Amino acid sequence: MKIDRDRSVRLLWEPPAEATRGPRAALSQARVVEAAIKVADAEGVDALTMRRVAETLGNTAMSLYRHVPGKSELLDLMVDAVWGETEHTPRGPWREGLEFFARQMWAMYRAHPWMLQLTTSRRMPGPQAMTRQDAAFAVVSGLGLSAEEIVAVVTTVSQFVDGVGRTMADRVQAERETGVSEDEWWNGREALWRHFTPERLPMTTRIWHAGGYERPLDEFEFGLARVLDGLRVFIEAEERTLVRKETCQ
Amino acid sequence: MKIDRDRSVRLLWEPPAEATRGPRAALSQARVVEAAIKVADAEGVDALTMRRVAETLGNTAMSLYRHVPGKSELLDLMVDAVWGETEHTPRGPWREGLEFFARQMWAMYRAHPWMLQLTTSRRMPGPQAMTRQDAAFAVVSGLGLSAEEIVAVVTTVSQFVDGVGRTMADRVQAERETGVSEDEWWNGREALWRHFTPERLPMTTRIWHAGGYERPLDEFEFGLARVLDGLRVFIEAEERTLVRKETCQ
DNA sequence: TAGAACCGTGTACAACGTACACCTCGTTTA
DNA sequence: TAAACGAGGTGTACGTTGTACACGGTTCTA
Repeated sequence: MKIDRDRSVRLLWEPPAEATRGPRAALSQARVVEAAIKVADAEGVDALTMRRVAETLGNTAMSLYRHVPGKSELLDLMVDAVWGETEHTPRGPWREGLEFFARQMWAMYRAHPWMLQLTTSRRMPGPQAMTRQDAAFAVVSGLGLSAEEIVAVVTTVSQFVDGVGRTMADRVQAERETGVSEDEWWNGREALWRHFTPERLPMTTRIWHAGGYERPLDEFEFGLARVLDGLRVFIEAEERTLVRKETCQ
Repeated sequence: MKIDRDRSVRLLWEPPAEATRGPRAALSQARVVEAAIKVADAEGVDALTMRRVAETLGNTAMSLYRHVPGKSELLDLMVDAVWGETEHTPRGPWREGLEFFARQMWAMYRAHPWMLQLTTSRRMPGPQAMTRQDAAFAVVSGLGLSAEEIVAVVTTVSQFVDGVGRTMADRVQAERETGVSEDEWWNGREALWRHFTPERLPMTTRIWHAGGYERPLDEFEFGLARVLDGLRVFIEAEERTLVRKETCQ
């Protein structure tokens, strides 16, 4: 299938035209996307094959191609549909707003971990994803930041959530594939621990014995607090006020 | 191929036993891993097939299986081999040490962007990766942090570099696949920009017109400074000293 | 010198996305 | 009202992937 990116744009940003002729369609783009999301939620992104999606709809693989140009475009549609599920109007001062933005994103990733395996740099941005980002920009406008800085601040938060989310998503996927929980799995790695000697890994073994791996801090909560603290230092910096010549709104 | 994780451990942590019988081997585990890394560097992770690796060595696909149990294990070996390429002894006070740690990681990801597509949660950690992490722990020891906090601080930095790196890796891969640079590609998305109207995306269009997308801030530099600032707030916090009962080292 | 251990090859299979030709409907037009 | 048309869904088939399996050649050990 040749990739026509402008068709992807139409697919995402323009409502699909309704057919005026032919038999009444049992399927529809929306139903295909919905079914695909269900498959991904329940069985992971590896199980997301055209045959599997079609099967859950009671159809054959090729029937999907009447409603979706190809798998890549189906993924585009799935991603944007999920972005549309969450509220995206953070309120309040910048810190609370960004925190809300991050927590919503986090909740979404927890519900649909496969999203992180699909969001790559050139996936076509859809209206839902863009609206969400726009709302985040609004939260940090009015602080005297330049346009570039607004983008950088929001990107920093998004990228943080993506990072933590990816770790979480990998865990979820591994648990599903192996049927073994994270803790159980690592506990069963006796053959590995044997190599963790104080000579080879002095700090790691020390931390190990101090119980540093037993009750790890929540990665999301810890990291989010640090990132927001770091942004506060930047936003409230006095020197920055000098550079605020061409600010954005 | 059934997955035997304990065999993966031996593969990574114990030097391969030399054969005493049979014909002199043209291939070796090291040569296979080296060839695979070259393929991934030059052609990306998608081109990394057993057939392709074998081809660059002048052999058949199945010959690789004499030296590597399967593709998954080959990836394990590639990842750890690359971790071994860089110096991993950051020095100096904690901030400089963590910065060095982050910059080394960043340089490595720039040289081998495919690494980010292979590091998933249950990939078996190898000696090189662990040694590196151990050195990072050492950098933030002696600050009165608890064991959990040491782990959390290092994880925060690693995860930040992973996040920025992943964005960069996606870009590199997309540029290779399409043969079109990032800027060219987005500039050609006329059909997309048409939908970016002030009514739909007020902040985005405003930022756009203010030139916020023309000279974006360096994501790595901006983010790293913020993360380290955030960690400084945490490390130097006075209240934290009260909780420092069971510190590590 | 026989046999065991090891190296590399060729063939084959199951899954994947999807191109293609086809039949079956329902609507539109003459 | 009949013919033409366009759309929905199916079945078959192909190329690509990882890798199981059986085989033949090579070199050291008993």
